[in-house]
Amino acid sequence: MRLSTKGRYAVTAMLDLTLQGGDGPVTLAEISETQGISLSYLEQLFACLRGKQLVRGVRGPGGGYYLGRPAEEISIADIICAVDEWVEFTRCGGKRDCKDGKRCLTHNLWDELSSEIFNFLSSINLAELVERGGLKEEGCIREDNKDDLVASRGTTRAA
Amino acid sequence: MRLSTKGRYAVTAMLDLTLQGGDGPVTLAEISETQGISLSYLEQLFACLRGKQLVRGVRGPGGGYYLGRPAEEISIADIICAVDEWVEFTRCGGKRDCKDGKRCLTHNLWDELSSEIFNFLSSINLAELVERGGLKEEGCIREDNKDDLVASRGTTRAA
DNA sequence: GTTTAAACCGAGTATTTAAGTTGGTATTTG
DNA sequence: CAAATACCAACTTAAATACTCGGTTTAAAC
Repeated sequence: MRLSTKGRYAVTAMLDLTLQGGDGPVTLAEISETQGISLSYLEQLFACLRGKQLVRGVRGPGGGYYLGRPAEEISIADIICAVDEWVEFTRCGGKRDCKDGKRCLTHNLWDELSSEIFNFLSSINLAELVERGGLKEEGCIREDNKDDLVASRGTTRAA
Repeated sequence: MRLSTKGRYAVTAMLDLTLQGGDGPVTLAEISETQGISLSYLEQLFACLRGKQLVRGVRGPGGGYYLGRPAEEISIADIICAVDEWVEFTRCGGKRDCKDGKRCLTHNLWDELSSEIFNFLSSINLAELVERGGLKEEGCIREDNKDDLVASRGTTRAA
């Protein structure tokens, strides 16, 4: 699993599309403006998303993009997989080269973890995220606790 | 949250360290050999890990690395945060620019998701991962390496 | 006390990826 | 037709990744 800024752009754009959707198609120009992502880069991302049927484009004036299917049926993993290549990490692919065992075991563990992350992200869909998250915002001011939360939580499970 | 190959290398190396640990320190040369990661790159990663107290180095011949604290108290998020910079995605940081609301709402949603991913990865520690993951593989594990593993995961009857 | 195995350190580099740019073509609306 | 939009491909820049090189400590072993 890979979660880069590219994936973030894609998720952000899809969230934007979800929020604005319903009133007809949303143009990339709008998303570009709203989210501060360059239009051409969005085009590239949406080419990937369209390839995986996550969005549907409508050409011509008044055109734009719709979600490819209901927001309930689009998971975060779907989005990230569409734009971020899923690179296989294990080099032993299968059981060749696995003569020494230890290497392969570690690979297995990584795969296990990777699957869990994937399953987790698969369990979150756009609709849920919007519903849950939407409760919280009021005028955009969020407490700055997210920084501390994230920055230096030395021991995580100790407490 | 960011989950790149760099983080994967770090997690893989830490898993290796967990698996081999107990018999004294593990050298980077061994990890390099076992996992196929260049020694100098490992040094860089371990400089980060050491900075966050996740590992403890012992110099001189017979030296190497120990886990900085028990495997139960090291989460995957700890490892990834140590090596991957946590870049703040929102550009509105605070309340400036957030006049139009929509942009900021999407940012909030992203933050929400990001926190969830972080919490999820915080909930998985090295010890658990080794215990759970060990059950699955068969054929990749070698007799002579199995001893401490078998001890820690109970039985090897899966095969 | 010399040698040696290791951690530690910092600068440099090649490759890849991300992100944006440019300059289009294809479709559809009006 | 003109305009707005998706669509497309090649190029460019900037940054991150992954690695290299050449060291310096430190401490154990001889």
